[in-house]
Amino acid sequence: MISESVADYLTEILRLEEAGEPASTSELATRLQVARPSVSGMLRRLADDGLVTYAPDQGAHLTARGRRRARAMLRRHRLVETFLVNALAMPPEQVHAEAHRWEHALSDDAVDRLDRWLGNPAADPHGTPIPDGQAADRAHAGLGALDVGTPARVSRVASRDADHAAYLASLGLRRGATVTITERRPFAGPVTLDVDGRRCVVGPEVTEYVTIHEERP
Amino acid sequence: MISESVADYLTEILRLEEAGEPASTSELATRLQVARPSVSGMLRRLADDGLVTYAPDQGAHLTARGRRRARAMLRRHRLVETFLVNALAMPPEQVHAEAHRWEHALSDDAVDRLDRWLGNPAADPHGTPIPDGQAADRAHAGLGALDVGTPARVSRVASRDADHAAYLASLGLRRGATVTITERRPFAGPVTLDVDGRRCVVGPEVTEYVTIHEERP
DNA sequence: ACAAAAAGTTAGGCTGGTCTAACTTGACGA
DNA sequence: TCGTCAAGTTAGACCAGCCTAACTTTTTGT
Repeated sequence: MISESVADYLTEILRLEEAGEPASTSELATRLQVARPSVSGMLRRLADDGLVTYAPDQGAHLTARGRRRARAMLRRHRLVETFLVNALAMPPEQVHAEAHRWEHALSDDAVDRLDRWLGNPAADPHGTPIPDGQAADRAHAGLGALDVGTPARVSRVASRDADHAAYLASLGLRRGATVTITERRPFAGPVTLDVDGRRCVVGPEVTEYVTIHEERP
Repeated sequence: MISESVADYLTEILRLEEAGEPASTSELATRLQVARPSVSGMLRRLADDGLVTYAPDQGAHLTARGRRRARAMLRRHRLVETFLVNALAMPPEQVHAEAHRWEHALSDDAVDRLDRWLGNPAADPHGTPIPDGQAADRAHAGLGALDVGTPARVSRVASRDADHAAYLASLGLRRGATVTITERRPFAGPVTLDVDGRRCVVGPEVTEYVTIHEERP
Protein backbone atom coordinates (compact mmCIF):
# COMPACT_ATOMS: atom_id res chain seq x y z
CA MET A 1 0.00 0.00 0.00
CA ILE A 2 0.97 3.54 -0.72
CA SER A 3 1.41 6.00 2.17
CA GLU A 4 -0.72 9.11 2.56
CA SER A 5 2.31 11.25 2.12
CA VAL A 6 3.33 9.61 -1.13
CA ALA A 7 -0.22 9.92 -2.40
CA ASP A 8 -0.23 13.61 -1.59
CA TYR A 9 2.96 14.21 -3.50
CA LEU A 10 1.75 12.32 -6.54
CA THR A 11 -1.61 14.07 -6.50
CA GLU A 12 -0.05 17.48 -6.27
CA ILE A 13 2.32 16.72 -9.13
CA LEU A 14 -0.63 15.67 -11.25
CA ARG A 15 -2.48 18.87 -10.40
CA LEU A 16 0.52 20.83 -11.59
CA GLU A 17 0.78 18.76 -14.76
CA GLU A 18 -2.92 19.33 -15.44
CA ALA A 19 -2.34 23.05 -15.02
CA GLY A 20 0.65 22.88 -17.33
CA GLU A 21 3.06 24.09 -14.69
CA PRO A 22 6.35 22.37 -13.88
CA ALA A 23 6.42 20.42 -10.63
CA SER A 24 9.47 22.07 -9.12
CA THR A 25 10.81 21.32 -5.67
CA SER A 26 9.87 24.76 -4.37
CA GLU A 27 6.41 24.75 -5.82
CA LEU A 28 5.68 21.38 -4.30
CA ALA A 29 7.11 22.52 -0.98
CA THR A 30 4.78 25.50 -0.98
CA ARG A 31 1.71 23.53 -1.96
CA LEU A 32 2.33 20.63 0.37
CA GLN A 33 3.36 22.90 3.22
CA VAL A 34 6.67 21.20 3.88
CA ALA A 35 10.28 22.33 3.75
CA ARG A 36 12.17 22.15 0.46
CA PRO A 37 14.60 19.47 1.56
CA SER A 38 11.69 17.24 2.46
CA VAL A 39 10.53 17.47 -1.13
CA SER A 40 14.01 16.74 -2.44
CA GLY A 41 14.19 13.61 -0.37
CA MET A 42 10.73 12.44 -1.27
CA LEU A 43 11.24 12.98 -4.99
CA ARG A 44 14.32 10.82 -4.87
CA ARG A 45 12.30 8.09 -3.16
CA LEU A 46 9.48 8.38 -5.66
CA ALA A 47 11.97 8.14 -8.50
CA ASP A 48 13.54 5.05 -6.92
CA ASP A 49 10.09 3.53 -6.68
CA GLY A 50 9.40 4.29 -10.32
CA LEU A 51 6.57 6.70 -9.66
CA VAL A 52 8.19 9.84 -11.04
CA THR A 53 11.17 10.71 -13.12
CA TYR A 54 13.04 13.84 -12.57
CA ALA A 55 15.86 15.36 -14.43
CA PRO A 56 17.69 18.25 -12.78
CA ASP A 57 15.95 21.56 -13.36
CA GLN A 58 12.99 20.02 -15.09
CA GLY A 59 10.80 19.35 -12.16
CA ALA A 60 9.22 15.98 -11.49
CA HIS A 61 7.19 14.08 -14.06
CA LEU A 62 4.86 11.25 -13.29
CA THR A 63 5.60 7.89 -14.84
CA ALA A 64 2.64 5.91 -16.15
CA ARG A 65 2.43 4.07 -12.83
CA GLY A 66 2.66 7.28 -10.86
CA ARG A 67 0.05 8.95 -13.00
CA ARG A 68 -2.33 6.07 -12.62
CA ARG A 69 -2.11 6.33 -8.88
CA ALA A 70 -2.36 10.11 -8.83
CA ARG A 71 -5.39 10.01 -11.07
CA ALA A 72 -7.09 7.56 -8.77
CA MET A 73 -6.52 9.95 -5.85
CA LEU A 74 -7.78 12.94 -7.79
CA ARG A 75 -10.87 10.95 -8.69
CA ARG A 76 -11.50 10.21 -5.04
CA HIS A 77 -10.91 13.79 -4.08
CA ARG A 78 -13.34 15.18 -6.60
CA LEU A 79 -15.99 12.58 -5.95
CA VAL A 80 -15.81 13.33 -2.25
CA GLU A 81 -16.04 17.06 -2.90
CA THR A 82 -19.11 16.43 -4.99
CA PHE A 83 -20.66 14.40 -2.21
CA LEU A 84 -19.87 16.99 0.41
CA VAL A 85 -21.47 19.77 -1.58
CA ASN A 86 -24.38 17.91 -3.15
CA ALA A 87 -25.40 15.73 -0.24
CA LEU A 88 -24.11 17.37 2.91
CA ALA A 89 -24.48 20.94 1.63
CA MET A 90 -21.07 21.88 2.88
CA PRO A 91 -19.84 25.33 1.85
CA PRO A 92 -17.67 24.95 -1.27
CA GLU A 93 -14.69 26.76 0.23
CA GLN A 94 -14.59 24.16 2.97
CA VAL A 95 -14.75 21.01 0.92
CA HIS A 96 -11.20 20.92 -0.35
CA ALA A 97 -9.63 20.49 3.07
CA GLU A 98 -12.29 18.00 4.07
CA ALA A 99 -11.95 15.92 0.91
CA HIS A 100 -8.21 15.99 1.27
CA ARG A 101 -8.57 13.93 4.43
CA TRP A 102 -11.37 11.69 3.18
CA GLU A 103 -9.56 10.74 0.01
CA HIS A 104 -7.08 8.66 1.98
CA ALA A 105 -9.71 6.86 4.00
CA LEU A 106 -12.01 5.44 1.34
CA SER A 107 -11.60 1.94 -0.03
CA ASP A 108 -11.87 1.39 -3.76
CA ASP A 109 -15.22 -0.21 -3.16
CA ALA A 110 -16.50 2.79 -1.22
CA VAL A 111 -15.33 5.11 -3.98
CA ASP A 112 -17.24 3.11 -6.59
CA ARG A 113 -20.35 3.08 -4.46
CA LEU A 114 -20.13 6.78 -3.83
CA ASP A 115 -19.70 7.34 -7.54
CA ARG A 116 -22.79 5.30 -8.36
CA TRP A 117 -24.73 6.91 -5.55
CA LEU A 118 -23.92 10.34 -6.96
CA GLY A 119 -24.97 9.21 -10.42
CA ASN A 120 -21.48 9.04 -11.94
CA PRO A 121 -20.91 12.77 -12.06
CA ALA A 122 -18.59 14.02 -14.79
CA ALA A 123 -17.34 17.05 -12.90
CA ASP A 124 -16.97 18.18 -9.31
CA PRO A 125 -18.76 21.23 -7.87
CA HIS A 126 -15.97 23.52 -9.09
CA GLY A 127 -16.58 22.20 -12.61
CA THR A 128 -13.29 20.31 -12.71
CA PRO A 129 -13.61 16.97 -14.51
CA ILE A 130 -13.58 13.84 -12.38
CA PRO A 131 -11.16 11.26 -13.79
CA ASP A 132 -12.81 8.07 -14.90
CA GLY A 133 -12.39 5.00 -12.71
CA GLN A 134 -11.84 1.81 -14.66
CA ALA A 135 -10.86 3.37 -17.92
CA ALA A 136 -8.23 5.66 -16.48
CA ASP A 137 -6.98 3.01 -14.15
CA ARG A 138 -5.58 0.72 -16.78
CA ALA A 139 -6.02 2.76 -19.88
CA HIS A 140 -5.21 1.74 -23.38
CA ALA A 141 -2.31 4.02 -24.09
CA GLY A 142 0.27 4.39 -26.80
CA LEU A 143 3.41 2.31 -26.51
CA GLY A 144 5.26 5.63 -26.48
CA ALA A 145 3.89 6.35 -23.01
CA LEU A 146 5.13 3.10 -21.54
CA ASP A 147 7.90 3.30 -18.96
CA VAL A 148 11.14 1.47 -19.51
CA GLY A 149 11.01 -1.92 -17.84
CA THR A 150 7.24 -2.16 -17.41
CA PRO A 151 5.62 -5.02 -19.29
CA ALA A 152 2.38 -4.37 -21.15
CA ARG A 153 0.04 -6.21 -23.44
CA VAL A 154 -0.51 -5.08 -27.01
CA SER A 155 -4.16 -4.28 -27.53
CA ARG A 156 -4.06 -2.91 -31.07
CA VAL A 157 -1.57 -2.43 -33.88
CA ALA A 158 -2.22 0.25 -36.45
CA SER A 159 -0.16 0.77 -39.60
CA ARG A 160 0.43 3.17 -42.47
CA ASP A 161 0.12 0.58 -45.22
CA ALA A 162 0.44 -3.11 -45.95
CA ASP A 163 4.24 -3.14 -45.98
CA HIS A 164 4.32 -1.29 -42.69
CA ALA A 165 1.83 -3.73 -41.22
CA ALA A 166 3.96 -6.65 -42.40
CA TYR A 167 7.02 -5.10 -40.84
CA LEU A 168 5.31 -4.64 -37.49
CA ALA A 169 3.98 -8.18 -37.64
CA SER A 170 7.45 -9.49 -38.38
CA LEU A 171 8.58 -7.97 -35.10
CA GLY A 172 5.94 -10.00 -33.30
CA LEU A 173 3.84 -6.94 -32.56
CA ARG A 174 0.34 -8.33 -32.70
CA ARG A 175 -2.66 -8.09 -30.44
CA GLY A 176 -2.01 -9.99 -27.20
CA ALA A 177 1.77 -9.92 -27.41
CA THR A 178 3.67 -8.88 -24.30
CA VAL A 179 5.99 -5.97 -24.85
CA THR A 180 8.55 -4.29 -22.63
CA ILE A 181 10.70 -1.32 -23.48
CA THR A 182 14.19 -2.28 -22.38
CA GLU A 183 15.93 0.88 -23.51
CA ARG A 184 15.04 4.22 -24.95
CA ARG A 185 17.84 6.35 -26.41
CA PRO A 186 17.49 10.09 -25.97
CA PHE A 187 16.68 12.66 -28.68
CA ALA A 188 14.10 10.48 -30.41
CA GLY A 189 16.72 7.78 -30.74
CA PRO A 190 16.09 4.09 -31.24
CA VAL A 191 13.95 2.10 -28.84
CA THR A 192 14.83 -1.40 -27.75
CA LEU A 193 11.84 -3.66 -27.25
CA ASP A 194 11.31 -7.07 -25.86
CA VAL A 195 8.36 -8.61 -27.72
CA ASP A 196 7.34 -11.97 -26.27
CA GLY A 197 10.95 -12.58 -25.36
CA ARG A 198 12.38 -11.47 -28.71
CA ARG A 199 14.57 -8.42 -28.63
CA CYS A 200 14.39 -5.85 -31.39
CA VAL A 201 15.49 -2.29 -31.97
CA VAL A 202 13.11 0.05 -33.74
CA GLY A 203 12.74 3.71 -34.54
CA PRO A 204 10.62 5.70 -32.08
CA GLU A 205 7.81 6.31 -34.56
CA VAL A 206 6.91 2.63 -34.38
CA THR A 207 5.62 3.19 -30.86
CA GLU A 208 2.95 5.50 -32.21
CA TYR A 209 1.22 2.68 -34.01
CA VAL A 210 1.01 0.32 -31.10
CA THR A 211 -1.64 0.62 -28.44
CA ILE A 212 -0.99 -1.15 -25.18
CA HIS A 213 -2.82 -2.08 -22.07
CA GLU A 214 -0.76 -2.16 -18.93
CA GLU A 215 -0.94 -4.89 -16.35
CA ARG A 216 -2.62 -3.84 -13.10
CA PRO A 217 -0.80 -1.39 -10.82
CA MET B 1 -4.93 17.52 17.78
CA ILE B 2 -4.97 13.90 18.78
CA SER B 3 -3.17 11.31 16.64
CA GLU B 4 -4.96 8.47 14.91
CA SER B 5 -3.10 5.99 16.97
CA VAL B 6 -4.06 7.60 20.27
CA ALA B 7 -7.66 7.79 19.12
CA ASP B 8 -7.61 4.08 18.31
CA TYR B 9 -6.34 3.17 21.74
CA LEU B 10 -8.91 5.31 23.51
CA THR B 11 -11.73 3.97 21.38
CA GLU B 12 -10.76 0.39 21.99
CA ILE B 13 -10.53 0.96 25.73
CA LEU B 14 -14.02 2.44 25.67
CA ARG B 15 -15.32 -0.55 23.72
CA LEU B 16 -13.93 -2.81 26.42
CA GLU B 17 -15.40 -0.67 29.18
CA GLU B 18 -18.79 -0.78 27.47
CA ALA B 19 -18.50 -4.56 27.32
CA GLY B 20 -17.53 -4.65 30.98
CA GLU B 21 -14.17 -6.23 30.29
CA PRO B 22 -10.89 -4.94 31.71
CA ALA B 23 -8.65 -3.14 29.25
CA SER B 24 -5.52 -5.18 29.83
CA THR B 25 -2.29 -4.73 27.93
CA SER B 26 -2.63 -8.08 26.21
CA GLU B 27 -6.24 -7.63 25.26
CA LEU B 28 -5.50 -4.24 23.74
CA ALA B 29 -2.50 -5.66 21.93
CA THR B 30 -4.68 -8.34 20.38
CA ARG B 31 -7.47 -6.00 19.39
CA LEU B 32 -5.23 -3.28 18.04
CA GLN B 33 -2.95 -5.76 16.30
CA VAL B 34 0.23 -4.46 17.85
CA ALA B 35 2.88 -6.01 20.09
CA ARG B 36 2.40 -5.92 23.86
CA PRO B 37 5.30 -3.57 24.54
CA SER B 38 3.80 -1.06 22.15
CA VAL B 39 0.68 -1.02 24.30
CA SER B 40 2.73 -0.67 27.47
CA GLY B 41 4.48 2.35 26.06
CA MET B 42 1.34 3.94 24.73
CA LEU B 43 -0.57 3.47 27.98
CA ARG B 44 2.18 5.27 29.82
CA ARG B 45 1.93 8.13 27.36
CA LEU B 46 -1.84 8.27 27.64
CA ALA B 47 -1.56 8.32 31.42
CA ASP B 48 0.99 11.15 31.25
CA ASP B 49 -1.41 13.06 29.05
CA GLY B 50 -4.24 12.49 31.49
CA LEU B 51 -6.36 10.41 29.16
CA VAL B 52 -6.27 7.16 31.11
CA THR B 53 -5.28 6.00 34.54
CA TYR B 54 -3.81 2.67 35.08
CA ALA B 55 -2.88 0.86 38.19
CA PRO B 56 -0.79 -2.32 37.88
CA ASP B 57 -2.93 -5.39 37.21
CA GLN B 58 -6.10 -3.38 36.83
CA GLY B 59 -5.98 -2.55 33.18
CA ALA B 60 -6.45 0.94 31.84
CA HIS B 61 -9.37 3.17 32.73
CA LEU B 62 -10.41 6.22 30.81
CA THR B 63 -10.37 9.53 32.63
CA ALA B 64 -13.27 11.85 31.98
CA ARG B 65 -11.23 13.61 29.30
CA GLY B 66 -10.22 10.33 27.72
CA ARG B 67 -13.75 9.07 27.76
CA ARG B 68 -15.07 12.20 26.16
CA ARG B 69 -12.64 11.80 23.30
CA ALA B 70 -13.26 8.09 22.94
CA ARG B 71 -16.98 8.64 22.88
CA ALA B 72 -16.62 11.20 20.13
CA MET B 73 -14.71 8.66 18.06
CA LEU B 74 -17.23 5.93 18.68
CA ARG B 75 -19.95 8.33 17.63
CA ARG B 76 -18.14 9.00 14.37
CA HIS B 77 -17.53 5.34 13.82
CA ARG B 78 -21.14 4.38 14.28
CA LEU B 79 -22.52 7.26 12.26
CA VAL B 80 -20.23 6.35 9.41
CA GLU B 81 -21.27 2.70 9.62
CA THR B 82 -24.88 3.80 9.44
CA PHE B 83 -24.15 5.89 6.38
CA LEU B 84 -22.26 3.10 4.67
CA VAL B 85 -25.08 0.64 5.15
CA ASN B 86 -28.08 2.92 4.71
CA ALA B 87 -26.86 5.09 1.90
CA LEU B 88 -24.14 3.17 0.11
CA ALA B 89 -25.66 -0.26 0.73
CA MET B 90 -22.33 -1.67 1.75
CA PRO B 91 -22.39 -5.21 3.17
CA PRO B 92 -22.53 -4.99 6.99
CA GLU B 93 -19.50 -7.20 7.51
CA GLN B 94 -17.43 -4.75 5.52
CA VAL B 95 -18.42 -1.52 7.20
CA HIS B 96 -16.38 -1.83 10.36
CA ALA B 97 -13.04 -1.75 8.60
CA GLU B 98 -14.21 1.02 6.32
CA ALA B 99 -15.61 3.16 9.12
CA HIS B 100 -12.45 2.62 11.09
CA ARG B 101 -10.58 4.58 8.45
CA TRP B 102 -13.26 7.21 7.85
CA GLU B 103 -13.64 8.04 11.51
CA HIS B 104 -10.26 9.71 11.53
CA ALA B 105 -10.87 11.73 8.40
CA LEU B 106 -14.10 13.54 9.20
CA SER B 107 -14.17 17.02 10.66
CA ASP B 108 -16.60 17.75 13.49
CA ASP B 109 -18.65 19.74 11.06
CA ALA B 110 -18.84 16.84 8.62
CA VAL B 111 -19.90 14.51 11.43
CA ASP B 112 -22.72 16.85 12.42
CA ARG B 113 -23.87 17.17 8.84
CA LEU B 114 -23.77 13.44 8.33
CA ASP B 115 -25.76 12.98 11.52
CA ARG B 116 -28.42 15.43 10.37
CA TRP B 117 -28.47 13.95 6.90
CA LEU B 118 -29.10 10.51 8.37
CA GLY B 119 -31.88 11.91 10.52
CA ASN B 120 -30.04 11.71 13.85
CA PRO B 121 -30.12 7.94 14.13
CA ALA B 122 -30.09 6.51 17.63
CA ALA B 123 -28.32 3.27 16.77
CA ASP B 124 -26.01 1.97 14.09
CA PRO B 125 -26.91 -0.90 11.73
CA HIS B 126 -25.75 -3.47 14.29
CA GLY B 127 -28.18 -1.94 16.75
CA THR B 128 -25.43 -0.47 18.92
CA PRO B 129 -26.38 2.95 20.29
CA ILE B 130 -24.67 5.95 18.77
CA PRO B 131 -23.34 8.26 21.47
CA ASP B 132 -24.91 11.66 21.46
CA GLY B 133 -22.87 14.56 20.12
CA GLN B 134 -23.22 17.69 22.21
CA ALA B 135 -24.67 16.13 25.31
CA ALA B 136 -22.11 13.38 25.62
CA ASP B 137 -19.36 15.72 24.75
CA ARG B 138 -19.61 17.77 27.90
CA ALA B 139 -22.02 15.77 29.91
CA HIS B 140 -23.44 16.64 33.23
CA ALA B 141 -21.80 14.02 35.37
CA GLY B 142 -21.48 13.36 39.05
CA LEU B 143 -18.67 15.06 40.91
CA GLY B 144 -17.49 11.59 41.79
CA ALA B 145 -16.48 11.02 38.17
CA LEU B 146 -14.33 14.12 38.02
CA ASP B 147 -10.59 13.60 37.67
CA VAL B 148 -8.25 15.04 40.23
CA GLY B 149 -7.01 18.43 39.07
CA THR B 150 -9.65 19.09 36.42
CA PRO B 151 -11.84 22.11 37.11
CA ALA B 152 -15.58 21.83 36.53
CA ARG B 153 -18.66 23.91 37.02
CA VAL B 154 -21.38 22.87 39.40
CA SER B 155 -24.63 22.47 37.52
CA ARG B 156 -26.87 21.11 40.27
CA VAL B 157 -26.71 20.34 43.98
CA ALA B 158 -29.05 17.74 45.44
CA SER B 159 -29.42 16.98 49.14
CA ARG B 160 -30.92 14.55 51.60
CA ASP B 161 -32.65 17.16 53.74
CA ALA B 162 -32.52 20.79 54.75
CA ASP B 163 -29.57 20.39 57.12
CA HIS B 164 -27.63 18.55 54.46
CA ALA B 165 -28.47 21.25 51.95
CA ALA B 166 -27.30 23.92 54.36
CA TYR B 167 -24.06 22.04 54.91
CA LEU B 168 -23.36 21.77 51.19
CA ALA B 169 -24.20 25.43 50.74
CA SER B 170 -21.81 26.34 53.55
CA LEU B 171 -19.05 24.71 51.57
CA GLY B 172 -19.77 27.01 48.65
CA LEU B 173 -21.27 24.20 46.59
CA ARG B 174 -23.97 25.99 44.65
CA ARG B 175 -24.91 26.09 41.00
CA GLY B 176 -22.25 27.90 38.96
CA ALA B 177 -19.43 27.42 41.45
CA THR B 178 -16.11 26.16 40.09
CA VAL B 179 -14.90 23.03 41.75
CA THR B 180 -11.68 21.08 41.48
CA ILE B 181 -10.78 17.88 43.28
CA THR B 182 -7.29 18.42 44.63
CA GLU B 183 -6.91 15.10 46.36
CA ARG B 184 -8.78 11.88 46.73
CA ARG B 185 -7.68 9.45 49.45
CA PRO B 186 -8.02 5.76 48.67
CA PHE B 187 -10.55 3.32 50.17
CA ALA B 188 -13.44 5.75 50.05
CA GLY B 189 -11.36 8.17 52.08
CA PRO B 190 -11.85 11.91 52.32
CA VAL B 191 -11.85 14.11 49.25
CA THR B 192 -10.20 17.49 49.17
CA LEU B 193 -12.02 20.05 47.09
CA ASP B 194 -11.27 23.50 45.90
CA VAL B 195 -14.59 25.37 45.64
CA ASP B 196 -14.20 28.81 44.12
CA GLY B 197 -10.75 29.04 45.67
CA ARG B 198 -11.83 27.78 49.14
CA ARG B 199 -10.32 24.50 50.20
CA CYS B 200 -12.41 21.95 52.08
CA VAL B 201 -12.22 18.29 52.97
CA VAL B 202 -15.38 16.23 52.75
CA GLY B 203 -16.49 12.64 52.87
CA PRO B 204 -16.80 10.90 49.53
CA GLU B 205 -20.58 10.61 49.68
CA VAL B 206 -20.85 14.37 49.24
CA THR B 207 -19.70 13.94 45.65
CA GLU B 208 -22.83 11.95 44.91
CA TYR B 209 -25.05 14.94 45.46
CA VAL B 210 -23.21 17.31 43.19
CA THR B 211 -23.66 17.32 39.44
CA ILE B 212 -20.98 19.00 37.40
CA HIS B 213 -20.43 20.17 33.91
CA GLU B 214 -16.87 20.02 32.71
CA GLU B 215 -15.18 22.73 30.71
CA ARG B 216 -14.59 21.86 27.07
CA PRO B 217 -11.95 19.24 26.23
C1' DA C 1 29.73 41.26 -15.73
C1' DC C 2 28.86 40.27 -11.47
C1' DA C 3 26.58 40.42 -6.91
C1' DA C 4 22.41 39.14 -4.82
C1' DA C 5 18.41 36.31 -4.68
C1' DA C 6 16.23 31.97 -5.57
C1' DA C 7 16.27 27.09 -6.12
C1' DG C 8 18.05 22.74 -4.92
C1' DT C 9 20.77 19.51 -2.32
C1' DT C 10 23.46 17.26 1.48
C1' DA C 11 24.16 16.34 6.21
C1' DG C 12 22.48 15.53 10.47
C1' DG C 13 18.83 15.37 13.85
C1' DC C 14 14.01 14.76 15.92
C1' DT C 15 9.48 12.46 16.76
C1' DG C 16 5.82 9.07 16.88
C1' DG C 17 4.89 4.64 16.59
C1' DT C 18 6.28 0.38 15.89
C1' DC C 19 9.22 -3.96 16.62
C1' DT C 20 12.14 -8.00 18.98
C1' DA C 21 14.74 -9.87 22.82
C1' DA C 22 15.10 -10.48 27.36
C1' DC C 23 13.87 -9.67 32.07
C1' DT C 24 10.33 -9.55 36.15
C1' DT C 25 6.32 -10.76 38.47
C1' DG C 26 2.44 -13.29 39.85
C1' DA C 27 -0.60 -17.57 39.48
C1' DC C 28 -1.10 -22.28 39.66
C1' DG C 29 -0.80 -27.26 39.21
C1' DA C 30 2.13 -31.36 40.30
C1' DT D 1 7.61 -26.20 47.30
C1' DC D 2 9.00 -25.40 43.12
C1' DG D 3 8.95 -25.32 37.95
C1' DT D 4 6.23 -23.48 34.33
C1' DC D 5 3.33 -20.34 32.06
C1' DA D 6 1.00 -15.91 31.15
C1' DA D 7 1.18 -11.04 31.57
C1' DG D 8 3.71 -7.00 31.79
C1' DT D 9 7.76 -4.27 31.42
C1' DT D 10 12.45 -2.43 30.08
C1' DA D 11 16.01 -1.82 26.76
C1' DG D 12 17.37 -1.01 22.35
C1' DA D 13 16.56 -0.63 17.43
C1' DC D 14 14.12 0.74 13.14
C1' DC D 15 11.42 3.46 9.90
C1' DA D 16 8.86 7.20 7.62
C1' DG D 17 8.60 11.69 7.36
C1' DC D 18 9.66 15.79 8.84
C1' DC D 19 12.93 19.65 10.31
C1' DT D 20 17.14 23.27 10.29
C1' DA D 21 21.72 24.68 8.89
C1' DA D 22 24.80 25.14 5.50
C1' DC D 23 26.43 24.39 1.03
C1' DT D 24 26.14 24.59 -4.33
C1' DT D 25 24.10 25.91 -8.47
C1' DT D 26 21.22 28.75 -11.33
C1' DT D 27 18.73 32.86 -12.42
C1' DT D 28 18.12 37.57 -12.47
C1' DG D 29 18.59 42.62 -11.95
C1' DT D 30 21.48 46.43 -12.55
